[in-house]
Amino acid sequence: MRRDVFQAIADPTRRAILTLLVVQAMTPNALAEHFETTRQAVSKHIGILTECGVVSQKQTGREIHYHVNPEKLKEIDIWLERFRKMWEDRFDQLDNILNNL
Amino acid sequence: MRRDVFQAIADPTRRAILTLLVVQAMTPNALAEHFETTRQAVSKHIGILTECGVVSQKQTGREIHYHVNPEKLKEIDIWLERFRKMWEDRFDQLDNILNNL
DNA sequence: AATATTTGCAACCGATTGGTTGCAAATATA
DNA sequence: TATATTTGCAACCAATCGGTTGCAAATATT
Repeated sequence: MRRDVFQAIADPTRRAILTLLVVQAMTPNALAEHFETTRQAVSKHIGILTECGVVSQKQTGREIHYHVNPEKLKEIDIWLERFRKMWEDRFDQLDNILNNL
Repeated sequence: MRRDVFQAIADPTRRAILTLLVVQAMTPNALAEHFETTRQAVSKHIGILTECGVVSQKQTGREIHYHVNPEKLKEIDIWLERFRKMWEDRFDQLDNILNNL
């Protein structure tokens, strides 16, 4: 199955889950309370995020706390690198224009 | 239709297209030569990239040259911001460990 | 004027997606 | 021990995705 970080963050619900998990680790039930969908739907999203290593789990009793793996998201940052050069160049150009005025 | 930058870069072929276009603007035909798929499939991808503003076009005669809009990709960079803090913290931690050895 | 090239658009197709409901397993609580 | 809570898994469903083929329109070329 084609499962990578880019596909993982393509879905807005999954991005929202990551935004919640970056603040603190949460259980699927706690996460589901923040969304309109069912717990199972949220669990599916967590499954996809886990599958490509963006989140990890830590079980304590019957509860499972999920937390973000920021290193995986760094992969996106690395891919963006070549484009970052471009928008920084454009900013420099704007800077030059402003200096000349 | 749910079309945003995150969904645009989810597909590996579209990422490859952007990687080609960042070097130089290209026509759909020229792009299609770099892939196994048909020109029409590539054109569909270009359509999606155009729809969410990641690429723009410049028509000269019957040829259309597509180029990257780096500002749109910056949106992803901005979203990554909150996580970047995390992996930088972890790097600092590793740095501390190495210094103590 | 006739022909070739470049492109976009529409129709169709199988696979995947994001969602649902139902249920079983494991752990906590009464 | 009986019951409640938390979770994962499987089956199913409509919508979307990435791909195809066919065709028409616009521009170059002969």
